[in-house]
Amino acid sequence: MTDSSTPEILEPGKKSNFIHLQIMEDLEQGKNGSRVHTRFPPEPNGYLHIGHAKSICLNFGIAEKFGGMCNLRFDDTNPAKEETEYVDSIMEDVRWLGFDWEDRLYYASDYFGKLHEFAIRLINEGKAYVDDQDAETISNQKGTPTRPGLESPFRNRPVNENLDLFMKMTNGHFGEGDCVLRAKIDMDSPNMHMRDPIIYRIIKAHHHRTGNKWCVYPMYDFAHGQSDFWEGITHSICTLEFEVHRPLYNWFVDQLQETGYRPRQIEFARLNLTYTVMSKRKLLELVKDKHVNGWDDPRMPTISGLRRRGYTPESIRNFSDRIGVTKVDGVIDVSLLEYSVREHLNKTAQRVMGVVQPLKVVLINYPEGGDEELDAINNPEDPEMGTRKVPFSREIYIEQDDFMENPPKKFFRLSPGNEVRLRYAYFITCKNVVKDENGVVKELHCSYDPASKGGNSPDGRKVKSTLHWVSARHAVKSEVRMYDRLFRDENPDGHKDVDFKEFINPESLKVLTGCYVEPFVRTSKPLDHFQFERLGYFNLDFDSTLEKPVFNLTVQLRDSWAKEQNKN
RNA sequence: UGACCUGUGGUGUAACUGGCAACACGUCUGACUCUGGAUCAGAAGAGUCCAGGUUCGAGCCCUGGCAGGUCAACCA
Repeated sequence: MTDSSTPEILEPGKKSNFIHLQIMEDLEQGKNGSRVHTRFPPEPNGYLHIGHAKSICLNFGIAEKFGGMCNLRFDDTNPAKEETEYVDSIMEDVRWLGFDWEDRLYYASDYFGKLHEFAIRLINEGKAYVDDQDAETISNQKGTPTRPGLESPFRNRPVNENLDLFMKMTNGHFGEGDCVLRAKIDMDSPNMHMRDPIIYRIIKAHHHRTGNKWCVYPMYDFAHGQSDFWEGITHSICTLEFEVHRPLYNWFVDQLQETGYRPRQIEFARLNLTYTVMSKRKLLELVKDKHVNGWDDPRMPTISGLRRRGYTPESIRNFSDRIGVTKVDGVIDVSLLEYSVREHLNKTAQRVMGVVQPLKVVLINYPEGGDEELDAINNPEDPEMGTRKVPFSREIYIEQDDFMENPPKKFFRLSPGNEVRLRYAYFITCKNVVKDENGVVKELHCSYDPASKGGNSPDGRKVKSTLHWVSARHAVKSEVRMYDRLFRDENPDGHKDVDFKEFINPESLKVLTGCYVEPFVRTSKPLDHFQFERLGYFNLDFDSTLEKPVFNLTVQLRDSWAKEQNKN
């Protein structure tokens, strides 16, 4: 690797991080034949979340950047927790994000045979032994981080006896918990993970791939480095909490092969986002206790949740680039994620008019029973998306928020006597406010200026505000699900002694059923993105029916008027 | 009171082998606008955890502190 090739490796526009720099160093030194091979290794025990997306983008991104490869490997060494359902969803999510592992799909369970042979080799070399003690005893003997451990009475068992016992473990002769296989390393090590770690335990459960073939299963530490080694991984990237495992990772690889090729473990900080939780355990809890409607609830930080919410793969990848990769444990502001979708959807989303909280407006001087079609721009950011026709008639709906009977100073929208524009349509003036017996505004009677058709008056008259609207007779009645953050606290699991569920936002979902959207949406299919003008980005949910579309709020448009209001 | 890791505007990331702390989000102005969106122009906001030291010069190097995180599942 010469210096002159560096600029090609570092794509312009894409930030470099400390891992890229380390890889470049390895390349320059010719390590591992100057190859780059990474892997994304999820355990199939839950759905992927935005934190995994960071790891996916990192690992596949590195392969792309350095002309290497990235494997998908399921770390399925614990049959008690893993299921095929999760395997399928993980593959779907990685693909949806836009990454391709090609023919390199692996499972740690592919290596159960080799791992078992390796364990036997270690026993033969006097580097592993069967321990008959129970979990609690072993744990106590391990000592504490500040106190050295005690050697097991079984530590110096003869090789033959260990071999015999391990075979009996393997053959199902023992029950769960009767004994374990341990690596013989160093009970005095200041690193807890080096104090004769357990490498095989007995689990009599059905494995999603190997069925009942095995009743002993390797531990993470005994499987991960070896799997990396056998796949030819050069850079094994994982999160910070595995930092202290690294010496053990290296120890096993050293036992496999003394010299030559070595995978290298590099750790980075996992993603934390404000106003959400990220641990699988907590997400599972939210699902099981029905605080949300499943793993793909649009309020969940899961990939499937974000997808259903209306996030795009591009926006998640851009977000991932923007947040960078370091070893600093921090919390990213969700507003950065929201910015990323807005940025993408602003450029790509079909505009449409939809009224979420309708207020009826009757245009008193518009011909009764008449209607017409007006031209509307599909996306002002992208002229190639063209125009569409929007039906207009005497009775329309506008947004309740767009009318105030007694407006404050800077309220530019509709109020008695005030003239505003209906987008792509006409100027209208509010003439009369019709109320019900309780004094609640029921409908507005307005006049329209026929000369202002299309949205401009020939006399050059200006109005301060443009409202979205939808023709009552032509509108598609819809359900709109308005989402807010799932938690009221910025850091829900950052409080000692307070359960994160205490901070759940009771108003994180508001279902609005009497919404009206222009007929254009009839042609759409689930996951299609729209901008409801002046409101935000929405996408069609799977729950939609032909009679009743259902939209999810992805994210609102920035709203400086609302912000102004909140100040007061 | 052990090992390992981390400390740069409100948040996240930069700063080549030491050379005036940069960028993005957010915040705040203003311009423009048939989305109070987008866009454009601009502003405020850190002297880099602390204390010493080396140096003409330190966020980068050295010493000593302080703070936070991880590790004591037969989880990954």
